[in-house]
Amino acid sequence: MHQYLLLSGRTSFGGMRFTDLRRLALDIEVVTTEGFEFPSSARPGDRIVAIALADSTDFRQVIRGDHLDEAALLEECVRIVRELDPDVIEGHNIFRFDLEYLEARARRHGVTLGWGRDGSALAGRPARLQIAERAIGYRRYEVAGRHIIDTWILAQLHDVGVRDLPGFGLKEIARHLGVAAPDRTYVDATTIPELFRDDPERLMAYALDDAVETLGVAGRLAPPVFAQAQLVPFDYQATALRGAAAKIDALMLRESLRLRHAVPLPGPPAPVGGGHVALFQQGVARTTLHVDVTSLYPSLMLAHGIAPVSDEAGIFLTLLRELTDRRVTAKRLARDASTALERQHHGALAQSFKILINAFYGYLAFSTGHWNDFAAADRVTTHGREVVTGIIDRLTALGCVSLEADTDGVYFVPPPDHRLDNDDTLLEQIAANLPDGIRLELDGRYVAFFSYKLKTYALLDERGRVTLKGSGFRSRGLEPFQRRLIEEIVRLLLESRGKEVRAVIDRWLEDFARRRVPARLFARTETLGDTLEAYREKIAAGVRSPAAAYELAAAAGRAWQPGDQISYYVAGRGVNVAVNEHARLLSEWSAERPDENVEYYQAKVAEIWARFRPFAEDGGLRPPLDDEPSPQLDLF
DNA sequence: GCTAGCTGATGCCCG
DNA sequence: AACGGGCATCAGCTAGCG
Repeated sequence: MHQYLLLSGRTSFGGMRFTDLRRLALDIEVVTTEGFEFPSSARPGDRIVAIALADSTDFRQVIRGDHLDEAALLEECVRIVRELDPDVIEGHNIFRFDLEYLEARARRHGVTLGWGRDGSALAGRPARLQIAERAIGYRRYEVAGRHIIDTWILAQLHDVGVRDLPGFGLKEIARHLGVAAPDRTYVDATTIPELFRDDPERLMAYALDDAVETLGVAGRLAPPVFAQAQLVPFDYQATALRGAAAKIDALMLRESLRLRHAVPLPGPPAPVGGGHVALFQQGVARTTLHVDVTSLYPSLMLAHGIAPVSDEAGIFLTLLRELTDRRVTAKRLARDASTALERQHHGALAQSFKILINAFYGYLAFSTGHWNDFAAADRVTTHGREVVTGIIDRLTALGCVSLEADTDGVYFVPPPDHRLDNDDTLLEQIAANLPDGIRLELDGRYVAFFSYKLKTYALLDERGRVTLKGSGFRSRGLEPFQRRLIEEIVRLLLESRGKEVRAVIDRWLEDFARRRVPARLFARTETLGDTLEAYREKIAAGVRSPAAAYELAAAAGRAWQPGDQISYYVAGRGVNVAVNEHARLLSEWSAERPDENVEYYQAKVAEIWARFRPFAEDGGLRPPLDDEPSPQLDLF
């Protein structure tokens, strides 16, 4: 039996940092919950305890200090942790809020947060986490004998893979993953002080629902991490916080030491070529197939024996082969499992094997990896480009029309006489002269395909579902109304209804003119990647220009750290406003006095019309033009 | 003096 | 602290115009 401690609190202050803790207060409620359906790595029968923090900027006015002895509550918190003796402490955004908050309050009251199994104190230190292009600053907390897991960070890790989370707030994620607490209690953050005074039961119900949702989110996102902790020489918490290449390095290191081999120093970086990308046709294609090579880079490393030059013991390929075999086994065990618990366990294992396998190529070009080898990485991608260009040549020879290729796969239109039941034959013909160890898959069949630009396209499947790909279509850097408008247009194009696009454009222009578009649809949300100091230095050095998100964060006078998000919109008049001078926080927009810049947003609608107009007026395919004529913004 | 068009930096996404 | 490749946006600069 394991013990879980959940910290749950009001953390939705838009990434606000608490520079003035004196304005906050703390309330702790201990709730025991039992009988959840297999939450996170917990097993039925484990005991789960939630400590809910409630805070509000003017909380102290409500409680007048008399009713709340914060020092005693913090001591109580220590007592609870010791008594329950949890293995894992889970919470949403606890690294960036709850624990920082508790630490600060404990310091103020002279209380030691002796949460360790040996009685030692909770220890925090500044840390940075790089997840793909995201830099996240946080305070990393560790406590002896226990693992601290933050579902906010798990959500960031998850999103890099699928990029489908609506946001990173607990409630958004819980709803998205289908684990929202049923009939949950919602509370308007601004009414918390009154609620605490008038209806504390309701406030506690709200906090409990937060804890339940944290459990649900962890239940969906934590299992692959928990499974991975059993494979790599990192503990559970470190497994959640360290990158894939660091895990490969640790596996290599462990095996090398076991064999009593010396450990090499990392080699210097060198240029590595990328995957082959090509755009052959733009516009809308009907029946479209997608072939891709199964695990291209790992297969090439195994097929050609590509491994780090410094790996004299041959550990790299042995590990890769072993993980590949074990992934196959785990997938089979998951498929044949007799209980949901077993299926989830083997499924999570298979998933974590896959993540590790895919990281082997990246490891070769990992600058601090002891066995890195940039030349070997370059050989992998060189072979990869050869394989894909070979596939493209075969498609042409077979009378197919290639649309777009990217790294390990090609979208193409089959020959006119091709029929569905010939898919397998066609696949065999395409794969005819692939090297040994390289397997081709037909992994998609679509009713229509809209080829827009490289790495930017849309699919329509036989069930009428539209999938958008590419930053130009789905970037969070676009305003939500742009994404929505693009989605509407692309669907029309895929359904051969290009003539209706203009009406959609006109409707949005009209909606903006009449201020009928809700602020959340025209506000842009950006992630701050630099610290305030780094931003200021770059401006001073003239290497970057002012940007609205940073200017707003700085003007709000609040400290931020990389990874915080800002939502803003553009006010003022006219199309050519300087955005950073007319940006306002989304929270400042008021329905009574709407001040969004109608012309500015209408111009964005017009730009989208200019981008899609050629495709709306001509429904066919055409080769991409070398120099695109500049889109004319003239609407009428 | 004004602006279209270019350049570089940034944020985000594809595989 | 995996990689390279690519698209959209913004600010700042500049060539060419009136």
